[in-house]
Amino acid sequence: MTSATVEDYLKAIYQLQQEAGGGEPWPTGAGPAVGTSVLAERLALTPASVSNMMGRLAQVDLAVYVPYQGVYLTVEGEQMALRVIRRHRLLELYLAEKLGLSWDQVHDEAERLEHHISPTLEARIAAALGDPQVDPHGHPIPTPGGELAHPADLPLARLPVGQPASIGSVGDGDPDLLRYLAAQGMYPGVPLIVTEREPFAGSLHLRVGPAATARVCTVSLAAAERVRVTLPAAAAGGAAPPTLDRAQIAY
Amino acid sequence: MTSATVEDYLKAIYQLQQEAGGGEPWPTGAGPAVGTSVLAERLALTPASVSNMMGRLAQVDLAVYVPYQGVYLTVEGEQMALRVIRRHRLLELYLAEKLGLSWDQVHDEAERLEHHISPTLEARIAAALGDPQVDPHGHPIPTPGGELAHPADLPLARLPVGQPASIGSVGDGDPDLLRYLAAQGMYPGVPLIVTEREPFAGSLHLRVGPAATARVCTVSLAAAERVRVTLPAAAAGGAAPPTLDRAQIAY
DNA sequence: GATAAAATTTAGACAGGACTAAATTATAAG
DNA sequence: CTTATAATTTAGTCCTGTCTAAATTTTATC
Repeated sequence: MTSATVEDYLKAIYQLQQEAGGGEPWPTGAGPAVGTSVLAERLALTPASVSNMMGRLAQVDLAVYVPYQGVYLTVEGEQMALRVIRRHRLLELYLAEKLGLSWDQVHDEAERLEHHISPTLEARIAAALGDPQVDPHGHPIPTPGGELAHPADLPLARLPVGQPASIGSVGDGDPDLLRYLAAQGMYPGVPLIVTEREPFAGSLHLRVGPAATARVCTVSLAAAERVRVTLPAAAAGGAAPPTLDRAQIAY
Repeated sequence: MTSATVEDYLKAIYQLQQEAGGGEPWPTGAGPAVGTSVLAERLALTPASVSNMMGRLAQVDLAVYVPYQGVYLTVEGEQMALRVIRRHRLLELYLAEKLGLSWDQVHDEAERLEHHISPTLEARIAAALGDPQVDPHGHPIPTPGGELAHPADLPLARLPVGQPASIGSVGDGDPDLLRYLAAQGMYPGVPLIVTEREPFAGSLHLRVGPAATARVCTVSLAAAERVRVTLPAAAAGGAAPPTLDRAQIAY
């Protein structure tokens, strides 16, 4: 019982678990449980459909499901989710780097192809890219063994004024946002500083790019929520964020 | 109503129509009709399932279906089949040439991916390959407009003894056959001559390769049925077979 | 031309996945 | 601690695509 549909559910559960990351681990230590509604919204399905699938995932031990409480992935379910995410991100990078798709096009394409490439092809793609660490949006690529780096980053929206940082990753789901960011020169790896924060949750004023050639620009708080930044390699314990060789990517 | 399943049916109907090519055009001029059983066998389904789908294809005008007689594709159905075949063959060539899959691996991979690539990606792949004419097995690739070359070839099994010819294409569905042919140096474009034909439908003895470096080998009649050869550009009217730039394909 | 054999279609069932509407459980407010 | 509301699940339906078994039509044979 493995289908494109099931893979989509597993991926969504995994990602929602990560996003709700801070929460208490719940029953066993597998991360916080995710609720039916939020999952339904993410997958653009009705809660009833999701509820139905939860039962089936639990039956085949891909998830643990407590009715009315939520689901979380079993080890097996998480591994499967990570394999799908690995294929997704490898495909995104491949499509951008080798076939010249722009970074706002690769997500949708990868979203379909991720369910249909063989392990052999996955390996060839990874090899052709030199076993890359991150995708075009700056997201880390799980290893073949299912290890995923967790960069120590924060939303640009919460970056203090005057604190130097650089863009770690950007949300990959919204092509309009990606085109907008590209137009501002805001790619993963680019340094920036928040120069001003408009009161009452207004826009952020930024200086984007290396100090010598920095441009000023303004982004809405909504956009700033979807851009994650990393602080310069400081004393903090978090692993240094993986870097992206952006040489031949068309934004 | 377009799904991977429907695309598979259309492709199979198209190919069976082509294979039964000689037959009389049937009702309108759209080619011979294909029967339920042969289609069922090709798709590895039961005749009942096929019969059911035939009705649905007819309802949406992708095929003309006369119960107990067979089906043939409408213009719309044929266009759709050719688009799928184009994607399939482009993918096969891309996987072989750019990702180093061997020619016995590309068919299965393309069989799945052909249903999931966007028109944009299809175009990028074609461009990356320089708008190629044939796939790694020597089969012509339909144009974006749905035109398909029909090389004037014949099965190796029917090539007269002593008649010089060269390999035009080989069946792509059987990995074992492809590995065997590769081991014999039998790729599209390679010249050969039948030196002897064992009596009672036995094996064929061949000289394979350019005269200077020809190797002798023996192939079963079963294999020889699945290899198509073209005669040297003679006076005959048929269009010259498309050629394959085999430079960087791993057999 | 009647009849046996082969091909094909219908009928009925099932699994995967999704939806709506109705029932149920949790949660929050008083 | 009771009740209204929100979240969730169940019940029932539908569509796609497949199957088996039974009925039907063609085709081939005598």
